[in-house]
Amino acid sequence: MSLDGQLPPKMRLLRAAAELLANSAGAPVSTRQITQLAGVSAPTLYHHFGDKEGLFDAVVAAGFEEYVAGERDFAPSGQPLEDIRRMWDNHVQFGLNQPELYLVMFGNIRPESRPAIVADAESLMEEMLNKAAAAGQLNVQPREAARSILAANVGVTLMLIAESAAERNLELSTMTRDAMIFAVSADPASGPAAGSTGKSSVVVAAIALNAALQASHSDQLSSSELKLFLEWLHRISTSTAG
Amino acid sequence: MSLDGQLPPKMRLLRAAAELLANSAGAPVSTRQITQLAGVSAPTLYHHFGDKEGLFDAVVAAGFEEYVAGERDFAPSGQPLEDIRRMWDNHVQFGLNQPELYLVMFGNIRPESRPAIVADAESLMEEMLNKAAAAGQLNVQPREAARSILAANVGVTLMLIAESAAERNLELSTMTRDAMIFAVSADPASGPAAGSTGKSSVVVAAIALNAALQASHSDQLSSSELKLFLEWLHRISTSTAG
DNA sequence: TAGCACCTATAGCGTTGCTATATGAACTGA
DNA sequence: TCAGTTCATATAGCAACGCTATAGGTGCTA
Repeated sequence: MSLDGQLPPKMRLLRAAAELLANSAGAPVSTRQITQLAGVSAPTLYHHFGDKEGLFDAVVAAGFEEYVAGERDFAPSGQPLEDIRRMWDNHVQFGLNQPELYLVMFGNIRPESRPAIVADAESLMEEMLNKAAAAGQLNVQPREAARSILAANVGVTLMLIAESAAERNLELSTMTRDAMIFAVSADPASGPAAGSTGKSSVVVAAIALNAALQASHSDQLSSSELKLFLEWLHRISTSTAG
Repeated sequence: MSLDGQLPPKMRLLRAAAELLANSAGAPVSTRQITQLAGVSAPTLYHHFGDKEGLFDAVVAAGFEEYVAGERDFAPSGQPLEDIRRMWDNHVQFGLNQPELYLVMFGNIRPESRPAIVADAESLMEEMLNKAAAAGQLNVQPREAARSILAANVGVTLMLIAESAAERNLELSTMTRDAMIFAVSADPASGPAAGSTGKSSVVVAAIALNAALQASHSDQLSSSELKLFLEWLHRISTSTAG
């Protein structure tokens, strides 16, 4: 009944909690279950993790590291928007593989408690979107794009988790994914003439330059000049009119 | 400490549970708290609702009726897609007004337990999208569109709930909303994208911005600001570094 | 009045998260 | 070598939890 006796109790507690959580099907997992499976007694848990929530936070943190590793693992394809697609799919797959863990991570967010993980996931995606922006492929600020895409990504994953595995239809994911990516991407189709609906080419170019400047460390301007320059650039790239 | 003594105990239990849930800030709400606030004793709860989850389900059902009422309340504008926008905004507002209830309804969904509510919300939106489809404004099947939009809607709402009310930026909602609606609509406006140059550097971006600025008449900067801005831009775009 | 549902209360069961206290092991410095 | 200190674990138990066995009170119909 107990996990491999040779690991340190802290590890055994982590693994026991993760295992029980993964198989709990939503039912609450008691500290007694965890400590029994780990082969330790109650106070050991509290010595290492403070309280039950501390242990669960640690489990979530471990799960998040796995998630991040998955998001970073593939090599950049050179096409940032294609990489965003892979990030999206990887996110969905992570949620479907570990639904309980995912629900704790993204489904139970409260204002005061846990947005750190979401913020990390956000900046992970923002990082990738910066490359797209630098390539002039972005229509909006990378941060806004990241938040929007991630929100939709979470929503889709939650909805897929809610469905029984039998009737799951991944087309919901790909369709929503492409819709979001298309929405934030600059469509350089018909040149600068198409000023009707989308952002103007000024805004697109400004966003691209902004991202490019952030990435490289150009020394053409002094730091004070650069500061003011970026401020103006921001003003241009956040304008809605063209 | 007890709620108005003249309502039947079942009602008082419902209200007490709803009130405690709304103010719990995520902390668990005990049956003892509920029964005490309702002014009844423990078995009464179980007589009327079976168990704690039954009571919470009833609270959620009441909340959902309120949600549905809000979704139906406004008169159809005659423009189905505009109505979808209002449904979206109403959904977000409901979530921000009653975050705890919303999290129970949409944030804690487990495969086997609770997709009924989501299914209802789905068909509510699908109903509206059917009108859009009938008017030839839809790009995809109404059901797929409804699922996709609702997923994004939930994701956005959860993300907004997770943020402290102070730093909430509703632009995330409108941006994602319009992206999703545009994606499913048969709008023949701005055409699809083609490939871009692929090159990305500060210089290329600066040149593009320069050209774009010359062509357009952006008023985001004053004339003196613009002059200096263009000078710096020139310095950057004529630099040899990439 | 009797009988019968319905609704509620008293009291208490087993389990939960957590802790006051104590014990053992490992290391430190003289 | 050994007292002193720190770390890690165990025994035992508390208050609060969800829930229920049982019984008493109410309002009906006859």
